[in-house]
Amino acid sequence: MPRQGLTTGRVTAAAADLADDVGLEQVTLTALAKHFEVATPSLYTHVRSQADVRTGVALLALAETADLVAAAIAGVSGRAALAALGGVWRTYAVEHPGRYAASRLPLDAETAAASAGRRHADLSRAALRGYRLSSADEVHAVRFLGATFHGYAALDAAGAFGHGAADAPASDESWERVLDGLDAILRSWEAR
Amino acid sequence: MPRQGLTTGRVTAAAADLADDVGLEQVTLTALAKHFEVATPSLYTHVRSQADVRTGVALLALAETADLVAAAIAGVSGRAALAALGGVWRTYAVEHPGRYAASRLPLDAETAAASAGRRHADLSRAALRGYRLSSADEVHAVRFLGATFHGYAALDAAGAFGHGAADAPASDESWERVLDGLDAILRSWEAR
DNA sequence: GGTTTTATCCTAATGCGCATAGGTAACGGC
DNA sequence: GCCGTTACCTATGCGCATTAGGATAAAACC
Repeated sequence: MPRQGLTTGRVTAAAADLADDVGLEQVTLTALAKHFEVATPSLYTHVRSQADVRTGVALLALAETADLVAAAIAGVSGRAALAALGGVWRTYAVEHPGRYAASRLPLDAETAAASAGRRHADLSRAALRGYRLSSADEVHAVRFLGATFHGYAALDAAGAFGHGAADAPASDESWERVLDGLDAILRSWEAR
Repeated sequence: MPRQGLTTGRVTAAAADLADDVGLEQVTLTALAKHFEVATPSLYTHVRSQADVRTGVALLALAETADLVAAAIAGVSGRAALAALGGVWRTYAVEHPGRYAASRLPLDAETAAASAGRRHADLSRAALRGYRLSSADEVHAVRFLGATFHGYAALDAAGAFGHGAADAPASDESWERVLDGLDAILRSWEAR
């Protein structure tokens, strides 16, 4: 029987697509093997373990989002830059829920060092450049934005904004208010 | 052989403790059964499934945190109320990581309706009472705070704040700045 | 206090998924 | 066309969730 031409990259990519389809938890080696019409143990030539696959998806997601952020924040500053940065995450979490979930997994120190995590930190700082913050404030601001954007995406994904009254304002409306608020804070920090 | 006197509540409580110890993912029915010195299938008299146990831990965590929030925000307002509300979540996420993780699980509509989720929404609004916001702004503010507090707890737990330079400011410092920022925003909304 | 009822806990068994070990044959270099 | 490499195979074992059906401890009743 002919070989399938599997590679680590193809397996990881398929795992990412599957995660977006059925959820990260449901990404099993068995399902991946079925997708490639291959016996389950055959995958072990290309990946070390199930956890290894998940880590691979996480690294893929971090790299993809870093590219998206880089493109989104190019040429904009201030509130527009915040909207661009936050919009990437909010959109990505909706369109690629499995990849997004993977990107939130804790990575061990060396994996994190080899990931696009550092690039994300740099990009976030770049997005804030227009506010002319002190370098200490920049760190606080990056954490603030990261917390708010990721928290928002998580709550939205968990449906926490839909549990309330039927006449509650739409999530989009709150999102704009959040961006307004963050922009106001950072502008006030600029003046210090 | 004597019976163990298991109940749904005792199983759920043990699951919560175990989750805090070894992580929510590692809470298996087998491990719980071992803890009670009982055969695994015996648990099915008290819980419907593994997912049911997790949901039970989530409901427990939501109820516990609602009590903590109620106690923390009693008699305070403004920035102090924000610190109280956020502090509950940040502390809880560190001291009870398994329960906290469970509290972030998506719940189906009827389970959510029976949970302390509604109480949390009411408590959050109560914490904001001092800002005298319009009712629409109150919803936006609750979402803003929820996103930021939970995002912060998640990033902190994932170690995202420790990956950077060794001389980076401590997380506590950023936390105070976040509270300052949120307080400033809400005070500005008050004036509208 | 003995009998009936209830339901807690048991053993047995199935199925799925991860993972390791060791064999076989397809491919790439020469 | 031969040879070495390795992608993929079958066989196997383990852990966990879950179902089915039986035994007995405990409670309920007279």
